[in-house]
Amino acid sequence: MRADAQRNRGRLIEAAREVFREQGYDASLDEVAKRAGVGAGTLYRHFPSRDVLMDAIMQRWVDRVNDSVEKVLVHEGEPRDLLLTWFETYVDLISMHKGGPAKITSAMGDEGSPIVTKCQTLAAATQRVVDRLEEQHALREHIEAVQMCRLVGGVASVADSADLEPAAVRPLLEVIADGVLV
Amino acid sequence: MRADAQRNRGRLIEAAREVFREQGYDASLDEVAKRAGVGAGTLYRHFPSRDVLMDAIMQRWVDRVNDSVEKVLVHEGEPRDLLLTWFETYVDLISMHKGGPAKITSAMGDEGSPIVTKCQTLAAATQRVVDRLEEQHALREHIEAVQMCRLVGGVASVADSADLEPAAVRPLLEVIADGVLV
DNA sequence: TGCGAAACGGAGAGTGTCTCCGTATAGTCG
DNA sequence: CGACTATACGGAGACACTCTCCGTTTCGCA
Repeated sequence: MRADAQRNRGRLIEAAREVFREQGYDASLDEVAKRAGVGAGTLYRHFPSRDVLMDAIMQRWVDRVNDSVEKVLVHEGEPRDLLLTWFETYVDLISMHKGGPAKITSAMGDEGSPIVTKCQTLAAATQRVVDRLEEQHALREHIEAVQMCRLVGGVASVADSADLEPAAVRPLLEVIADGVLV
Repeated sequence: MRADAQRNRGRLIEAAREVFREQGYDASLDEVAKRAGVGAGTLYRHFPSRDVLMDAIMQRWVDRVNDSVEKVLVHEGEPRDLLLTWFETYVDLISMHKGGPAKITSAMGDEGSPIVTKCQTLAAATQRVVDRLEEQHALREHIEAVQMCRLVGGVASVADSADLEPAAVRPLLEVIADGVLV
């Protein structure tokens, strides 16, 4: 890639991070281009769709996910605490932008989605928590990581679009935890 | 209301039903006006926002909700069956249009929402199921109807946006049921 | 039948998406 | 170093959608 292209790509990602943080997932892409100091054409050449841009933004986020699950797993304690801690972390992770929870959760399990690799990261992290719980024989039968992602993702979507307080989210996560634990 | 206004209002609601069914909640309102054979101004005079139009469409749906809960409640049987039947019915009811589950669930508990009365209908129906379960001492403590609506609504949102099969939804509902039942 | 209030409709302003193509420039080669 | 070409840029503009404004039409009462 030519040096100027590389530079503009970087600027666009930075600008998009800013704009999406401020205005949510639906922010205007022209605004992103303007903020980056490039033309709209340049934006669309680098990122043919909003999702592809989203995917690029989230590269850094992948590391956050992996760090987070690592931290959660070192914690010794009751399975229920472990699970709830992971659920709360999970909700935080996918709620970075308004509209994020729905976006990420709906892409879960969709091979064709541009953010499929991100979802896989999240699913893999959840799988590690599931593995730990299974070692402890704490999980009911037939519970899969992807199902837990969908359940918690559903709660996060609702919390996101209804502007729910964390205090209102916690009991919902507890219900899910009680539903998957023996 | 003048006769022509009444007539146009009816036409708009019919057209909106059609268009929303075909194209989901995000369909163009100009298309609705065109389909109804009226100008855009007429549409916006009757229904200042998409949500108000949605609300009008859903008048008929309220009856469906009440009929449905009635049917579910006459069924004798295990609490878990009753609850799961209601959950599946609930998902069906709010999944009439693409985007419906998210719309309805996010409006749940928001006083200012134009579809607040619809949400209340749904919450009241769920409350009746909760009451029945409490009579049977089948519910855990501190479980409220609105929480169940959010949980099931979350699942429905995910199922809607990820195009999940009913067979994939069922186990998610089972987790929630197991999480709220003693 | 005549009139005023009520309702209509569609042009157009505002906003966002995405494309096209003339222009500019990075990087290479003689 | 200067010329050349593939690569990239940028922004005007086509298209789509939302919503408003206001001149025109129609209803329904007296």
